[in-house]
Amino acid sequence: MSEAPFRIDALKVACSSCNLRELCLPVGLTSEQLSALDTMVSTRRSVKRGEALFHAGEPFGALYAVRTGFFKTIVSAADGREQVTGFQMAGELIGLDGIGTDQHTCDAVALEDSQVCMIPYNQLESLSREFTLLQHQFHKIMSREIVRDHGVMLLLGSMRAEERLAAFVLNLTQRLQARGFSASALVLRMTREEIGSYLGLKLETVSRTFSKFQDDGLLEVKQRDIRILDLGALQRLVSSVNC
Amino acid sequence: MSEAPFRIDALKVACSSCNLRELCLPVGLTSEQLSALDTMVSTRRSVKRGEALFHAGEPFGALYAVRTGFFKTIVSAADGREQVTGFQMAGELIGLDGIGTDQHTCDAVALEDSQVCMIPYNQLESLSREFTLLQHQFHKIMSREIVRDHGVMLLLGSMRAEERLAAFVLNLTQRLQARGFSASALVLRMTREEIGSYLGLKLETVSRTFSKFQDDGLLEVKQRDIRILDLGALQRLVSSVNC
DNA sequence: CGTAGTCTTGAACTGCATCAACCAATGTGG
DNA sequence: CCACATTGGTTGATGCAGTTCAAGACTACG
Repeated sequence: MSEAPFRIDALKVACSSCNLRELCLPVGLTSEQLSALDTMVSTRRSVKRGEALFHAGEPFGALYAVRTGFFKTIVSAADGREQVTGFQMAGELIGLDGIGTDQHTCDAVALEDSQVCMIPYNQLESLSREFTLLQHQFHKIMSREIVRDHGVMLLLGSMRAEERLAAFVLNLTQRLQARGFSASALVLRMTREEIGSYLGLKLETVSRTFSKFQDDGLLEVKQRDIRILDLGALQRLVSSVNC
Repeated sequence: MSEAPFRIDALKVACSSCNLRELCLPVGLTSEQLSALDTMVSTRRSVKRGEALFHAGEPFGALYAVRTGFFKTIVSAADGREQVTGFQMAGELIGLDGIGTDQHTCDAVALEDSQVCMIPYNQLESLSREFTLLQHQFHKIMSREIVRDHGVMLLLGSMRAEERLAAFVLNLTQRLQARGFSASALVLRMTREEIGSYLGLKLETVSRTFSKFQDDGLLEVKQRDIRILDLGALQRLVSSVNC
């Protein structure tokens, strides 16, 4: 590929013809409203693996919808410690954290070569004053992010390593399944260290727990290729600790 | 007091004359916009200590702004484990989690006798289509909640017990200070167990860590009365682990 | 083909949980 | 107003889940 990171693609972007529109911001919009969205979401950006879409501290101006690829978001403490706060795949929005202070508060880094659609934020605000449905959908997306975060808090605050990893794998497969991928096999886009950071574990613990799941016949693990062998057992791990 | 829990107070509520308006939803609104808010936020509700403002699973219809008192929000896992996801004080909004699915996803429980202002959600949406500033302020509040949650993830995922508790105390005092209270003394509204749940620790660890802070001269701890003796040391604990 | 990044596995350590006893404060009923 | 119960908090002893340190294996990519 000859693309530079951050290249702004010339080709016309159109929510109205995007196969992700039922997973993304335009859910439920009329075709008239969709074409209004099309004029707003007019630029697409390519981000190479390892490159950042934005960094904490940079001025906030737009949200980004993942079109292809995979991202992580990380927050950093003053002393340099990092925490992965989420992984984003096609149809998911990145950058909501920036609205509150007009500055991004996390880094968003591509885990593989990716494309995002840029959604200029003040245009989104004015368009959502016109379209009730767009406004409501946007609010729902923010609310769901809050609910997701609360779920992660529950995970970090009160689950053991096996439960955390099982919950993680199940969450990934559910989201992949919603995008038409297999429910029983997946390829991890992130390292053990990134999984560990997200789950509040060290990479060795993640690795060991994967190995244990394999020994117990729950998963087949070959590096980043995961196959689910016993879905029920994984689900039981998540929803019932010691009973 | 002869109030029943959930009493809907007859007295007129008015954002325009509320001393919390610079901390709450109405930040930055013109007086004309404020009086429009007044008609929307027309009911106030009293919640007694230990009572829930709402429960997970109940239909979502309104947000609540804390007027007086103190709340916790908790999410529950299928197996009954609970996680405190936040503590809310005067001027803070409760219920944002319900927008995404039209159902509350957590319980909100008063930690002392409290009053909240009810903000009917569809009225908030329509009013924020009229008033750009209100719309933007609302978005900021949601975004800041997301950023706060990410901070808690960092805390839960990568801090040690002492750092967590120091961060917690500092956060509380900052918020209390913004409301005109002392920067160096506070009264905890929650039990050690609730603090522990929020911080991903057991109550004994919270208690022990308070005792250690007292032994080390950082805090004076008398049950729920806390006095900060060495602010700098607390801040150093939070922002630098081992350096 | 070699080097760097990633992953796995073992062995020893440790921070926090668990279990348990006790103490202090507050509330209740006789 | 006092005996008793209840709730919340402290502290000690012990155990263990997950970390840390370390070595080696696998994979990808120039």
